[in-house]
Parts: sequence; C-alpha cells; structure tokens
Amino acid sequence: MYTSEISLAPPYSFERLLRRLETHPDPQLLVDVQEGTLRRVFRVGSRPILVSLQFQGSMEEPVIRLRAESTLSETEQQLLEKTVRHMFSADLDLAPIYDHMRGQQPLVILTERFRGLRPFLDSDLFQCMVKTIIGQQINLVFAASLTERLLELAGDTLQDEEGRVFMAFPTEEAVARLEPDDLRPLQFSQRKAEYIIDYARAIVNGTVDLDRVWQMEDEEIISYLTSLRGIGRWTVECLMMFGMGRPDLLPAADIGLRNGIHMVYGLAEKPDEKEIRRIGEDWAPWRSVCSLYIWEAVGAVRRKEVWE
DNA sequence: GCCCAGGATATCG
DNA sequence: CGATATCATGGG
Repeated sequence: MYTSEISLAPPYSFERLLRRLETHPDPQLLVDVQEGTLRRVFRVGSRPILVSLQFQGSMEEPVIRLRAESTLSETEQQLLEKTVRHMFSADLDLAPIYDHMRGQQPLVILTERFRGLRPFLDSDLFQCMVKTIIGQQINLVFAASLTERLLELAGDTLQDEEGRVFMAFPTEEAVARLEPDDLRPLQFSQRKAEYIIDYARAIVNGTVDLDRVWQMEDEEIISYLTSLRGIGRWTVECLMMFGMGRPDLLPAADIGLRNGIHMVYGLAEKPDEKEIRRIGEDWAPWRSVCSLYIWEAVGAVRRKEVWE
C-alpha cells in the first residue's frame, strides 16, 4: 500500500465536482459521497492499480489523500501523483479567470454559484479521445453506458478487499484488436465502432503519436487529428479541454453549450455556431473555464438546482 | 410517433 | 460551396 497527500490550489470545491458527476457519470469512478471518496483504476506504466482519492481540507485549503492498494516504486509514485494533479487541475489559478468573467454580466452569477469548480480531466489522451468519440451527438447517459460496455468488453478487471469490482480503461492494443462486429451488439453504431477502432489502430501502428501533441499549438493539434476519419473539430477541442487542460477552447458546435449560452445570456433564440464563437471572443484567453461553467449551468438545471 | 441528446460524414444540388 | 440525410438509442 502507498499513501500520500496532494495539495491543490485554492479554491477547490469538491462538492461542486460531486454535483457535476451526478449529471456527468464516469463509469470508471466509484463515488462515495458520504466518505468524500473517488475510487478508480489507474494505469501506472502499464500496471493497473486501484486508487482511492479522499477529499480533505476545505475550499480554501484543499487536500486529496491518495491511497493505492499496491506498493509503488518511486517512479510509479511520481507518475501517479502527476496524473492525479493533472486530473484535478491542481495548479490552475482561478483568480484571474474569475476576474475576467466578472467583467461580463451574464457570467457573474456563474462565478458565484460554481466557485471552486475546476476542469476534471481525463487521466490520459487515449481514453479521453475514445470517450469523446463515443459522446458525439448522443446524450451523456447513453454515452456513459456505451463506455461502460466497452470497459466490460475490453478492459481489465480488479477487485478491492471488499470484493467490489473495478474496470480499467482498455489499452490501445485491446481496442485495436476489436472489430466493429464486436461493438455492434453493445449498441455502438457501425460508424462509431469504426471510428474508435481505426483510431486505436492508428495509435498502435504509430500513424498518430499522441505524445507529440503536447508540444503543438491548438490549431496544429486540430489539423493533425482531424485528418482521422470520425474526428472533427469538436472532438479535438474536447480532447484539448478535457484531456490536456488547455485553457482557451470553445467547442462551438456543442449542443449543450448552445443551450447553455441561450439560457445564461437570455437570448431570444438558440445561437448558431458562428454566434457562439462571436460571444466567446469576450471569454478569451479563458474560454475553457467559461465553457465549463456554461455547461454546468445546464447541468444545474437538469439536476433541478435552483436557477433564475 | 416525434424531437432532442456535449457530431461527423457522405452525398447531393 | 451550403443544405440534408444518416447513424443508434433512450427519455420527454
């Protein structure tokens, strides 16, 4: 066993993260609201390890207590800690973003209501891309259930000491070995099955090198990855936002974002993509967190949190 | 039955 | 070039 404490930049609202997870289910996460704990499997190197992350401290002094159910080498400890810090946007400074948002009337209430909410990122780019492709055009609940079925089909299974079952996200190789006919019974569309498998094969055979994108500008990444069939601009924007934690993305084609801006800005009609990009210009260079908060306004309504 | 969900593509005119 | 049909499924 290995434990450590990870300090995050304040403010961090664990409560807001938990609320968000209600409407954005992640089949890899076992959430225990009572304990304030998230449990899931991480691949450290290639080894799947069960980890529990417990929220401690407070909004202004946030700490996560990490507990791995295996002994870890020093390298593995550092790798795991780095991944967790990445997932929780541990080093993101929200203060200048809130200052910027407070300059725009419709966003003020969001900074108050969702104070301390940070991007909750995927642990790696491969699974972020697969989950984003799965999420194209369908609702979040259906997307989560497709992802869960993919985990059951091709992921590795672990059990904790209480006998609870955890599934690790399938490796690139495991997805690359699938055929569309394996995914069709899981209710993937034929095309979506092809997109995901083709993508995994491109990673495995080296046609695409995800490690390279960290050195690229946003627009470079978009042109690099949209060359793959089934991966459009929206998908890469989501990858940069939820996989890489890039600060200035606006997935303007997103239906949820359109609905959210419609609501938050009190517009007469639903804005189109061009209108979204126009409104979003005022959010630069922090369009990612602004988008997240707009989405969260939609989530709050869906969860029947008070809204006016 | 119809429309919408955190889209992308093929195929029109 | 822009507009349109197609894809799968579940919920309202």
